[in-house]
Amino acid sequence: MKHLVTFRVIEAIAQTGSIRSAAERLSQTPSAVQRRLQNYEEELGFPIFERTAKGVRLNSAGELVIQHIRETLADTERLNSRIADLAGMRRGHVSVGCSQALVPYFLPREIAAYGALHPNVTFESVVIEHEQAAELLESYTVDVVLVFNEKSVPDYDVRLVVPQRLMAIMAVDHPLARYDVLRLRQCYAYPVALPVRGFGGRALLEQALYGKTFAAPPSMESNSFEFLKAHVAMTDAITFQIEIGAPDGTEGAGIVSRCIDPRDVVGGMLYVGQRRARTLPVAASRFVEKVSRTLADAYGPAARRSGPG
Amino acid sequence: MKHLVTFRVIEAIAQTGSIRSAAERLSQTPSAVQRRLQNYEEELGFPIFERTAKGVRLNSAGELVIQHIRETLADTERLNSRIADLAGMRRGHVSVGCSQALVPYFLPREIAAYGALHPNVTFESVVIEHEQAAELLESYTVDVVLVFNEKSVPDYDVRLVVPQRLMAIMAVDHPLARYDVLRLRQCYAYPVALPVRGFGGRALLEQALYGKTFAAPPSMESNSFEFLKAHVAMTDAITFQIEIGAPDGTEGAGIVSRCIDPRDVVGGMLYVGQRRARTLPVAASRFVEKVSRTLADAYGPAARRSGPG
DNA sequence: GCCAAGCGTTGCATTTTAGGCAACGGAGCG
DNA sequence: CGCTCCGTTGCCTAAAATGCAACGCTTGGC
Repeated sequence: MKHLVTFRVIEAIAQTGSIRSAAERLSQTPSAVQRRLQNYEEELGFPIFERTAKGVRLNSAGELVIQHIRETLADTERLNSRIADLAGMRRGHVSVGCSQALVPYFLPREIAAYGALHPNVTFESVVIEHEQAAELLESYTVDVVLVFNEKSVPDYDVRLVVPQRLMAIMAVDHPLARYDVLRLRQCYAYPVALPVRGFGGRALLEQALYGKTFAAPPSMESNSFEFLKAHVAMTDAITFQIEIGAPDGTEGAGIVSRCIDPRDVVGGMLYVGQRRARTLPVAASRFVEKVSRTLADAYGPAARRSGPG
Repeated sequence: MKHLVTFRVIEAIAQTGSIRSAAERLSQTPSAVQRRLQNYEEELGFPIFERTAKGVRLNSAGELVIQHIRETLADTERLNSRIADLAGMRRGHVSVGCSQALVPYFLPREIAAYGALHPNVTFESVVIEHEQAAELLESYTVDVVLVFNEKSVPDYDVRLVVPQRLMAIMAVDHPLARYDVLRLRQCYAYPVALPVRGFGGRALLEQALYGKTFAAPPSMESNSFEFLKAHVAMTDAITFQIEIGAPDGTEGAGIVSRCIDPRDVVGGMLYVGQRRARTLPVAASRFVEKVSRTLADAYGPAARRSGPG
């Protein structure tokens, strides 16, 4: 969109923190970028960046401007999306921020299903921690978040909440694999391999183990769930994951998952959320609806909201 | 703002209904306007006007676009206003839609008081009927409405409601002028001069007179309250007005106003309102706050809401 | 204390874009 | 049938945007 180039330029400057690097990102010369900024500041009547030796930084007026720019860009995308929808083209782009647990099974499945119906919709997924969710929504970096959160109240518009139990994951020939439900104490008879702090299941587990006599330090820590799965497949160690991220037996990697007795762990919640007071582009909105339906069917809604189109 | 010229052009086309007249309003040639439109449609990928023999008309995509354009223009104004506010300049423009009764005394007084504090704020006032209020707010034609409404529930965001009694207006030497409170029956002993239907007081009165034996057709009707005032000053006729529009004795035009007994008329309500889900520019928002304070002090709030900034 | 590196900024030449002018083709109307 | 008003387009000129090269400045390392 031609009339938005200045906005795109200013956003690039704000993000990179310097005119030259913004120019590089935009494949332009510094002078072109600098002039766009200068012209805009002149029109506005105020400078929006303060110039430092190392680059530029938004001043308080600039904070207002960048917010307006992001709103405008998002609104424009929404307009395009609605018009495409009107013409039956079902186009658009959806940017999803999600917890790590959604990555291996759930999200790719959902996206694949949606993409099969609407091939012209493009996707982008970034793994985030739940503390970042509100911020990324606020800055329009992502349209939707799907995050696991063990306790706090989200600071964004929650469209769906579903409960999540904790699962133990182990090799298919593991002695505990013959039980359907496991007590935590049983698991801790074996070495445990845990995700690092920040991963969804970890916080649940620490909460549950607080004060338990059988609690022991993990024999293995990793920030890669792929690695943990491979590890437990080859040893008698046990790792944990919330149910949506646990292997469902369809992958044949020699591992199985078993539910932890609800008496041992209070489950956390999986949140589907979007920016407060934002009307999503059609593609994103439909995607959220589809995901919400899947989640509600699978886990039963703890709370639900029917938002505006 | 340079990057909004296309939007302004499109809005002009939409309003005038033809490219040539839009061009004339914008002091440009038809070809320039036509090219802007064409380029925008090309960028968008869809035509937004259907071409007819007499001009152009928005199609359904165009309806979405024009809505987006109006939102964007309003948002831009809000941004400018906030930045001016940040710089302590307190600039801006406020467009007020109000009922006729507000015109002679209340609104000019409020605007004058506000303008004395903030000389760089410009104003625009249009007299409207309450049925138009929601529509004018919706299309961003006015920022604020101050309307009298005898019954229905407003279809916009109400920031303040105050009750309004009905007043009788007569010459200062009228026989009834010696009473402080009048019964309707007393007034109808004299000829009555009424505003036309649509004016605030008229509907109240008709409601009150329904089924009354002393009801008589008005001896005079006019859509000019100025005329009615002059008329009653020179005859023994009586006219009516809600209290905010009634002369308060400061103007010395030989007329006085007396309250109608509340047993005879159910009072209507004066509404202060703005567009749903809109954050007003700073100047408009402050003006609304000031007006609301004045109204609440004068008539006591029937209901009140403290809106966001 | 100086010098190299990186920053924002500016004069100048070039390219790209927008605008005015005049003319064309088509639809409605008497 | 002809007149009028509409949107549209080719052509030319004016204006805006961009790239290039160079300037002045601050910072950080030697």
